[in-house]
Amino acid sequence: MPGVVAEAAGPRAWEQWREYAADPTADLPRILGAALTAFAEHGYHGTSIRDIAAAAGLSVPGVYHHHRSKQEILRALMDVAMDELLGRSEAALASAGTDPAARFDALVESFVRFHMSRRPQAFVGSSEIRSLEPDNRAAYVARRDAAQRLVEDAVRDGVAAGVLAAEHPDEVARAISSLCVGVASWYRPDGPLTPDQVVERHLVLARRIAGAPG
Amino acid sequence: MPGVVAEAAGPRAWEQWREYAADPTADLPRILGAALTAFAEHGYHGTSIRDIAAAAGLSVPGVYHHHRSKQEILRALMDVAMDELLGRSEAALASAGTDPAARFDALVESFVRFHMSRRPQAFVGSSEIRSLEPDNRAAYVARRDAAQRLVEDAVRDGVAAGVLAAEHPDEVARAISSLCVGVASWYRPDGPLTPDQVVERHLVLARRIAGAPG
Amino acid sequence: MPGVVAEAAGPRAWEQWREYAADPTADLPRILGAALTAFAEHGYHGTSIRDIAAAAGLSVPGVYHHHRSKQEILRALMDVAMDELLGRSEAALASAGTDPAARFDALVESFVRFHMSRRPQAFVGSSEIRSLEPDNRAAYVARRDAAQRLVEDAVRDGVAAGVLAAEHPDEVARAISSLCVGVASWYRPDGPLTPDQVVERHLVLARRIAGAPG
Amino acid sequence: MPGVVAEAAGPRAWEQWREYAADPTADLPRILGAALTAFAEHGYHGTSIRDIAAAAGLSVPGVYHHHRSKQEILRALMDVAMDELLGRSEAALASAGTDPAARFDALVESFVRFHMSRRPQAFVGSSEIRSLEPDNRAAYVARRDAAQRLVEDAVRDGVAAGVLAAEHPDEVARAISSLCVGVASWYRPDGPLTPDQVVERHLVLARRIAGAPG
DNA sequence: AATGAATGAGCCTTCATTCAT
DNA sequence: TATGAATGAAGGCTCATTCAT
Repeated sequence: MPGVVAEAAGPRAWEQWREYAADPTADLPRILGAALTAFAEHGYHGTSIRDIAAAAGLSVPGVYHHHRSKQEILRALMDVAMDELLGRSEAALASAGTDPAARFDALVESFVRFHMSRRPQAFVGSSEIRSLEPDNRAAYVARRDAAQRLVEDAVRDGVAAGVLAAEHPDEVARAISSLCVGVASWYRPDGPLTPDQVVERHLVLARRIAGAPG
Repeated sequence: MPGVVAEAAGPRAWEQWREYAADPTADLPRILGAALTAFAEHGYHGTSIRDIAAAAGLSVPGVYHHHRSKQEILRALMDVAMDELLGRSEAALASAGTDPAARFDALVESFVRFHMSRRPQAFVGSSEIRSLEPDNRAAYVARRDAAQRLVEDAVRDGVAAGVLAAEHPDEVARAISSLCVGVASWYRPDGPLTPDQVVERHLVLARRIAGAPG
Repeated sequence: MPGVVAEAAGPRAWEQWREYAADPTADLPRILGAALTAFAEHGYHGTSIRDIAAAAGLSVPGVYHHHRSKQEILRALMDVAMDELLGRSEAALASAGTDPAARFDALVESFVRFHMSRRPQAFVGSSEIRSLEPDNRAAYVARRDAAQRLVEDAVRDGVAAGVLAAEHPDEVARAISSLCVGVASWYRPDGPLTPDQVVERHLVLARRIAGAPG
Repeated sequence: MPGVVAEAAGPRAWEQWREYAADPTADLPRILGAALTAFAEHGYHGTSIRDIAAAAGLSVPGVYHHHRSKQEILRALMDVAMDELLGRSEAALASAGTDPAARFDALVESFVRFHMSRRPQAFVGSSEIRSLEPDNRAAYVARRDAAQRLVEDAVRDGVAAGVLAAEHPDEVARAISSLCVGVASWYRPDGPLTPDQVVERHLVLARRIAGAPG
């Protein structure tokens, strides 16, 4: 009964870091799923608790039974998304072993797949930082910076190992992040490219940016 | 008498497409400037007409004297920003003449400079599309797509001329756009890099992405 | 076996009408005690069932297990308080025998002691009459008027017996009641006066108001 | 045109401290009058802004146009009432000159008349102190204590001059206040006694309490 | 007895917008 | 042009109460 393990308390293990459900809200509780869709479509301030309740099939107090405030819903949503990005990306690095080139590729692949499969999370995660209250914002930004550091480290390690040739590694890391974030804004599951194709092509681009040979 | 033309009503001529005022709201009417800052900080739905009126030093009906509705303010703001991106970028292309490599570089430079100097406009322009009413949204998206087409054409022309070597030009164009858009999210005027340095380095990255030789 | 009688259901016998526990909620069931404190501090409408449940250490349905509604809690509370004022005062009159002067003194003492020792009850009893639903209100007001009649009778009997000299007995009775009610608003157990001193001094004042000789 | 003077800005002069309009809300702005009646009948927490708006013949935002919050309405109401009690009582003392007996009588008369004519204000003023937020409460209590000090001073001055014979002046002062406050709870304009009769009889009672000769 | 979950109604407050002056 | 006054609608949130467990 593997489901039991996955449903147990504690941080989820992302051994299958490449696998995503088709629906970005599939793994979320009803309310968070409804909120995610609404926040992505209308923004935090453009979404009312009534909207969320209706989409979740609950009454307004029903929503408050599970979450103390609208702000708390946003925080939970952004936390879960960041948990997943970090968790999958660390699993990707772990699965890549110690080879810097393999680690660089795994991290880029993880970022690209996340931004393809979690488009609403990515959009909300970048556009609603401003809607987090100061404490929540600080905590979230710290984790976002930690994610960016993963990319920086991968670039730097590749340069140190001679498999990458970036003159300005942090800048290159930012460019790669921008590339991945951008995927969330134009990729469509029903578009002409399969996810694997998108991954492959972005690996090419990312390696070029980072100055990989060939 | 070009000055007269520039000051007259109608589209502005962007001969000085590289030059930007330090303040992104400097060229905007008071109300639009106030709205831009507020929309960037709190979002369209998180900003009230009272907020805008207070920031502009007007009464609420004073705002309505100039704009028919809050939606109209957003539309005007996004239009002005897109006018400027397109205007400056076309001026950049014009100033580059007919050489495909020079045109590619000029366009990238224009995009990078715009996203460095017009960060609030860039943020609002990408995060508040959803807040435009259907007609306004359609018109805006058409112009945004036109901007994207400038990049695609530059890449394609470069490839046709043999100065670029992109296998999937549209994908490369998207990647370059993502790179430029990303600049708006991390660049700080008081950071370690001068605008000219940022331009230079992004030209390097963009050429790599597009498969320029060397 | 008077103790048995006192603990049995039905009206309590107040032989010890002078004795009060230090805590005004000591003799009340948990829920009524919690409600009393909350109603006195925040008012009936300013108190939620959740407040009462939390203060009583129960869940919300736990409260409903004991009382059918919030209104019922208020009614029970005001009834218990009025039971006590009437019960103790009748016991005081009984203990004073037939002498009109002794009966007047005993009644005043009973009122003063009640308002010293049952301050929250006194406050709620006078300020939340308006929060009783019509039927409950009518029943309560009838009993409050009965209490007032005790005072009027004591004054009138004293006048008839020649030990008091009030020209307008009902007015005097009201003045004496006001005096006693007032005690609840300023008396503090940790203040400079002992309860016995307060009683003594108010007996002096009440006798003066009623025109007792000396 | 004496009306002009009375309507001028600044504290009102209460030369006619004995004269009261029949309607206790007559001198209040619409909203405060509506709020007074509602607070007296249902309490602060039992009254909604909608209730006040409806009673004042306004919409809900119409109420907010004049007052920043419900709390602010309560504060304004209690301030105006305390202004009046203090203003009239000081005018009464001033009109009584320097004779301690006359000053005592004037103050008692002022208190009695206020509590007869401003019954809702008196009720709200004593039962809704708890509903004031901490700062407002502190300020109000300070002024209520100042009013009480007027009575204490009058008693003490009378004792010092030998026209009163109270052993415990502060206690007597409290008793007199209780008497006056009590008036607000039973007096009815359509009752058997005229205001002048009520004043006369309470002067008799107050003098007795304070140990005046005769 | 106690609890978690739920809800219709209502609360205070703010919104975008209008209009007489 | 600018303002004070006003409003229908809606916002986030809490209420008293119920019910299955």
